Amino acid sequence: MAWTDERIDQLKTMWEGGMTASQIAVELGGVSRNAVIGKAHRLGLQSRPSPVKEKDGNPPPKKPAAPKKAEAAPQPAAAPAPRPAPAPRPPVAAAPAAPATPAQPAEPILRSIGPGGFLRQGPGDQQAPIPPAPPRRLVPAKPSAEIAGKTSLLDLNDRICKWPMGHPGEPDFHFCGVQVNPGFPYCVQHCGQAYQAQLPRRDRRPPPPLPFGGPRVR
DNA sequence: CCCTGATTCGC
DNA sequence: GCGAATCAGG
Repeated sequence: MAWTDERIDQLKTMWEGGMTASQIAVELGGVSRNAVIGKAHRLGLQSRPSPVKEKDGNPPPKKPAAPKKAEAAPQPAAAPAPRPAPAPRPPVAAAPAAPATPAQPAEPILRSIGPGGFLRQGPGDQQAPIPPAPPRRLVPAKPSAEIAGKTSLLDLNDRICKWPMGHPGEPDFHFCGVQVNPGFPYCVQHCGQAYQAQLPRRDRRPPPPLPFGGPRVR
């Protein structure tokens, strides 16, 4: 199974959405959990909350994870080149609000939404103080006429919302298809979900659905 | 044992 | 670039 743009996009969405590699592998189909992880790393996606985590207050002793395979002939007195970088977590800056109509959208800071509707935080992103609930008014995204039906992945392009609706592989699976919020992969409405700022509970009505339609119910 | 992600390395 | 094998850890 090849990694098409679409599959990669789904991988990203799911990975950032908090799905485990196994789940993603199942959803995508045709790939193993390892393939998903490997691809995710190659894509630059990196280290979400993983079971193997650093201990707090205890500097992580860097040790090679799995140097078990055929080891190259070691130089007798070769100084062991230290592992370059332990991959410092890029701290995820708090997103004050999703710009409804960004004049020039900079790097969109992605705050993925966890299963419970909470906003994910990186492990090093402890400073939880919720950003002041910004007045956020979303313009209702109206479907354009041409996507009155369904937007298949064949219809995807740079200008339409790639928010997945339903589950891949199902007959009714399609994409949002509304014109995108310029600079983002999603329409204004879905940007509001993808880049949603933390709001006080009382202001959070419906639990935001996961981008890919939520965990598969089997 | 199950699960998780991380890493390596032959292909 | 890909992913199986293998690792460390919960």
